[in-house]
Amino acid sequence: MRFAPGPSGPLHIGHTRAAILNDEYVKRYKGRFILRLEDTNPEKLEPEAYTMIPEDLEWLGIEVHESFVQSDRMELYYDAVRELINVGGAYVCTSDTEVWRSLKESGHPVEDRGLPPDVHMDRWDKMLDGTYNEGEAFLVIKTDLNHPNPAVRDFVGMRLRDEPHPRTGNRYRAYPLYNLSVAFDDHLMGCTHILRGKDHLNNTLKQEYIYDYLGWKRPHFLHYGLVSIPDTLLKKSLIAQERREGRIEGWDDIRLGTLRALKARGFDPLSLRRYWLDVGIKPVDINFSWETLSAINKVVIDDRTNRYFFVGSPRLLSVAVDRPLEASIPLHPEHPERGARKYKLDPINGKIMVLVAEKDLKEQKKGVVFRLKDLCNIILETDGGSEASYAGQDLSSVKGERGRIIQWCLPGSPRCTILYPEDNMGPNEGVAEGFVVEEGRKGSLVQFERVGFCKVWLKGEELYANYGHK
RNA sequence: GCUCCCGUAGUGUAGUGGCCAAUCAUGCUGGCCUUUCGAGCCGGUGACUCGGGUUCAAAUCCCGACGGGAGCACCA
Repeated sequence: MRFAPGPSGPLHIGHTRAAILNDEYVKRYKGRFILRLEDTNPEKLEPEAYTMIPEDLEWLGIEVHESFVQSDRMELYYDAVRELINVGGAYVCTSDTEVWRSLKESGHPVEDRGLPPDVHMDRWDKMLDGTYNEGEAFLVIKTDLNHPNPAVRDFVGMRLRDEPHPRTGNRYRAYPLYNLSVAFDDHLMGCTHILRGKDHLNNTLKQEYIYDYLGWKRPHFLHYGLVSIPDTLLKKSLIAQERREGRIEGWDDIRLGTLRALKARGFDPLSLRRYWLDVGIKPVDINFSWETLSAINKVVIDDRTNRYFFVGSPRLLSVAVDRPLEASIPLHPEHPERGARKYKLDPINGKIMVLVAEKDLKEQKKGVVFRLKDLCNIILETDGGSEASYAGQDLSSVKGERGRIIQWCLPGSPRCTILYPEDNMGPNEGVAEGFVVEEGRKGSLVQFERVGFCKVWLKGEELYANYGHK
């Protein structure tokens, strides 16, 4: 099996289906996973991608058994092209592209097509030695000009390009196009099964001509349905533009659909694997669902994720109280052994001060008992007001009311900014428990109760949280 | 325009002629429980695109219509 991305950026969520499904077959049938970087288009390459892609695969938990870079294999392609010309499977066209294209569209050959192989071999040599300039000649693979499917009629296999290649510079100028290099490599690398998206259905038809010309055994082709991914910056050109304009800092900006962004948001690669395994390899086109992925991820990460309070748009609330209050809140209720956040609040002038979310406070009515979670019950003096009084510890008295248990923080708690992949997904500015700073230092994943799972980090002394999901 | 692929609830998925008044997950929703409006448990919601045909019997096979997607590059 092979996974063959173009090194024009790091892997994004759209790549994960191919990568994971291929890996799953490899693991199930004890095959080999070949990574092949397809960089025969010097104009669209991102040098960083050559190292980012293997890193991304490793993060996904994929073992790469062998890896190749197409620009290392140019001589191999040249050899195969000669063979193709010899058996009459390819010709060098020196006409204008437009002419060639419109002729084949109507099912007619350009005159070059009927010339004998030695003429084309000679022209091929001229493509290599620089006699032809960029655009003056290109190699075409013969198929069937009367093929009812216009997408399958003669296709370009090699083109001239003088743009320097990030790896090979100006060493080569004849570059293979997708269908040619793929067919050669899939055979040369001994791929027995090609698992790829349905968008390659017509490419498969083209590539089969090459297999047949050279007498190669065709591999087994499998095509799964296309995935449409909503609401994520995937388009490379768009990303490039955003980066240029400084709105995106790196490849792990959480608004991106890159694996790095997913990692930065606290998604576990296991969740992606489960997701694609659930979807399977049907040829049906599907819509990618963040909801489902998040639901899967929640069960994967919840157990190991500590919980803290986050208070968005904090407002100071004073609680009249006649005794000191203590709170001991476990980091995870199902794992008391991990420890707890302990607080002791001594009243000053008969009151203690806490920060609560503006949104939570507004919803509270005068005289109705509600609770500061794990601390005490309170009653507001006025609707949504900032004065309250202590109302005991009896949990049962807050039952049945909606929104009756709210999170709180001590005054002076560190400010925390939550970053979202999209705007208006929740509270941005607020405060978090002081303990979160230490989590931020470690870059931990935490759950802010009633907000969501976030990966927290420090920028200098400032606390930031990358929002993952509910 | 031509060609190909696909069509089960909002989103995915199981289903390959009878066990399907259609599975599971997710979403939404009601309840129980619970110091998260979380998790868990219980319940509800909601689908075989339509029309013909074959058959004793069709979500499953055939034909047509309709709908969605992809390809027809000197991108991959």
